[in-house]
Amino acid sequence: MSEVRQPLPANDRETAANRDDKLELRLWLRLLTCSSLIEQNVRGALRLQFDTTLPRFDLLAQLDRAPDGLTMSELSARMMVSNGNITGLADRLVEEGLVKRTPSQRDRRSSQISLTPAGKRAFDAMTPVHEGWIDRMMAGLSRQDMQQLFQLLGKLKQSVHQNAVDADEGDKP
Amino acid sequence: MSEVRQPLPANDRETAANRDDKLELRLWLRLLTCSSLIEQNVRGALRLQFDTTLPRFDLLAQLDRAPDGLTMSELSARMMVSNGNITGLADRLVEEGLVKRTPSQRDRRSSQISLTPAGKRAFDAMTPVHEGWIDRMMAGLSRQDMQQLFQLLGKLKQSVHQNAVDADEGDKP
DNA sequence: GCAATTTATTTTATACTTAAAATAATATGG
DNA sequence: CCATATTATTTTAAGTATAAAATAAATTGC
Repeated sequence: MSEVRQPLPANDRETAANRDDKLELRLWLRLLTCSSLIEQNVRGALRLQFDTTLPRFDLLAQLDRAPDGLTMSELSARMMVSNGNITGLADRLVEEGLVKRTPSQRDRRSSQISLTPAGKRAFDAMTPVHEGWIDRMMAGLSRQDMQQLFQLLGKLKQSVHQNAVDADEGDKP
Repeated sequence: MSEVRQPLPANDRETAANRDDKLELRLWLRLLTCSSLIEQNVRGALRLQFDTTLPRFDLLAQLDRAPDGLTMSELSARMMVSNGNITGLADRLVEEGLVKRTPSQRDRRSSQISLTPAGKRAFDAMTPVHEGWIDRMMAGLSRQDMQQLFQLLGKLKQSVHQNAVDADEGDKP
């Protein structure tokens, strides 16, 4: 009796939530599912192929796009993680020799973080492979799907920015 | 000179990446941005209003939808986190009295995790407020936008499932 | 039956993450 | 000038996360 592998109904967040829930909530759960799926795939692949982690790769990627380097705060903002988080991450990458700190001349509190040659080499080796993973995972979408999705996510992003409960709520007089 | 608060160009992952990058990559970065934005908002709001965390809320939500409870493995699959992660989370929630473990009769290795009355009460208090946050963040999307986005994300999810590099790669003879 | 495998969970070690407090340097208003 | 506020970063403590190894219980093939 030759077994045929079934696609399985995917036992994720959306399994339980459903019909009775509001569209907004289902949309959020599906968005989170997609994001987690891709993230975990990239994470696993980075570990297997390059013995590194997603946060490290992400930090290198940010620096690669900023020739003059970035401050800790800029990194924190772009990677959307806490300030203190960057401290530890940068420390580890400095230890590994992929990144260096250059104290700022004008402000002794801050420093520019930038790629070392070794860091640049490491990133250049990873990025085309990384791009291949992403392309592959999105292979089921047409060009038009991607454009539409991109545009709708842009709208969502703007909506979240405008309507979020972000810290300073009652600011107006 | 009265200052007018500018919307700011949003200094996130997409700031640096852009024009020259492939659509697939930009799409992934924007997806991650949206996901992180919403996640951090919910996380912050949960802490402020209910003094709890997103993983805890998520676990309670999973259990709320499963009247008979779930096993550790089921929770792990649905929440898309590692097996060992659930152990610690469940431990803490048991300590807090929101969740209980019921040893399985048929399989002494496993147990059903389910909400205690206190857990149910806590979740019921949180969920409508939580839903409000989500609704609010998506207020900038029309009904049609949401439906289209939901549908496209479904397509993406399927594509990732089919094309991911998930562990058992070379399986076919 | 029972050895070998699979499955469910926990444990361990390490890394990541956050919020909040601490430190330190810069900017600002009298 | 100098007290006050702001800004940049680090430190701390607790929680969240992973992979891999360890345990332990079921299942399977013979």
